[in-house]
Amino acid sequence: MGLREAKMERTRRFIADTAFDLFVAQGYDDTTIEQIAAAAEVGTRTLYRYYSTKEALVVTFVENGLDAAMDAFLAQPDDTPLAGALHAVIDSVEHTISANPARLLALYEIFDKTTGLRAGLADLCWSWRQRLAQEILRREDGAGDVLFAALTAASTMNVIEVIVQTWTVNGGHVDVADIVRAALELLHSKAIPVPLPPAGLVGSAS
Amino acid sequence: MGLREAKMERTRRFIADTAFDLFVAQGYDDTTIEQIAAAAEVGTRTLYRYYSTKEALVVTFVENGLDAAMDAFLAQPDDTPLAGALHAVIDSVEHTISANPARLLALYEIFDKTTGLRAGLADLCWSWRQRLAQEILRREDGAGDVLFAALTAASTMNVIEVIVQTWTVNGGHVDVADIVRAALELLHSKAIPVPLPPAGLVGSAS
DNA sequence: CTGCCACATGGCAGTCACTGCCATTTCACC
DNA sequence: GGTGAAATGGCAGTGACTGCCATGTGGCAG
Repeated sequence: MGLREAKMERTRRFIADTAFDLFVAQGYDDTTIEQIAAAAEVGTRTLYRYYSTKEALVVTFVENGLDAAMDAFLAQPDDTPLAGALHAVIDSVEHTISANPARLLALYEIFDKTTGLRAGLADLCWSWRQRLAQEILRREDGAGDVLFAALTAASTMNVIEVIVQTWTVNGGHVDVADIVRAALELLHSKAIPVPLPPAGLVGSAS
Repeated sequence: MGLREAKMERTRRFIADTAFDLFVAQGYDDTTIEQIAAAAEVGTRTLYRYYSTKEALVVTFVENGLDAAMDAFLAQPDDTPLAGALHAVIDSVEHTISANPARLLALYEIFDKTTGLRAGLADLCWSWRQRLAQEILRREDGAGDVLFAALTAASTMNVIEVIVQTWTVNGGHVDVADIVRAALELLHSKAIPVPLPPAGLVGSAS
């Protein structure tokens, strides 16, 4: 990597970190792009070349975690059982949480106090889910069911969201591993109800 | 209902419909609030009193559908099995789709062409899911598990999203009922994998 | 070492979503 | 018909974001 790219990578990180600190200190809405740019010692125009949106300055942190999770999934050979490959994803998330709990809590406090930011977060999760569904479908090599892939990806994304949310709501005082175990056991025990008509007609026809 | 409220309700509807038509005709981004306000024969300031956001002008249609689904759930007595009550939700969604397929397709074309809108949609789904989780928890009357409620609500929301997405992706040419049946059968058959460690350690300890 | 070129930077003007404030209009009720 | 509350709409202002262009800087060839 050239000196040039390295420097850009550094400023990129610096901008996000600076913005993060400002958001924590004085809130997201009350922090202008100009302030961030000034604090990060760049012009606003340059800032926008690194992060195309104010939202992106916050979302990027979650994005990094999700990217890592996706990498963990892709690192599994295609012939490993799907359940195992998905576990690698959850494992990655668990690792990300434990790696820097304080930062994650601060991050989610920002999200919590700024309703407008939730949209960006939700969208990120949505995109990630779409990508996971695609990768699952690729593993099955065309033979797979689109519906199956979509539901599996969605289910996995849910577990992640529920884990992170439960952990953050408890202020990070609960062991992540415990939450993960509880959630997975709940899913594995088939205790989650499926919407079914009262008479239980599904599956009887056709 | 007074004459006043009736008129406001009419303009409210008219504004959204006008905006919808403009979005379809010339795209979301290329339509300004001023244009919408002019076409709907109101001042921009008034328009913002009806819809606090440009996004809201589109999202409101989905919101109406989800509200109906929530009402269908709440209409079920608390002593009906949860699976049955959740089926009422899916049933409501199915009904909403069949009620006006063309409009739904046009709506999702707007969403599709405007990446920035997905965020608002994702956020709406997120809020709805939160609310459903709360209601599920209320049904269990405090005795319920928070994790259980969250996962069940998320799973239900997934089914809805996957159904609608599958239907729209196929251009509405597939029977909604078929998709619903396929998705529910897939879930009911327990074919959706749960992320598990390779050795299957979950549940052995404790 | 030096000049060259591609590219990163930053300033400036402009657009547009959105908001607070205030004058005006409208209508339900007396 | 008058009156008060509520709806309306205009206006000025803020801040996110963009296109354009001038400037500066680092990597590379000579």
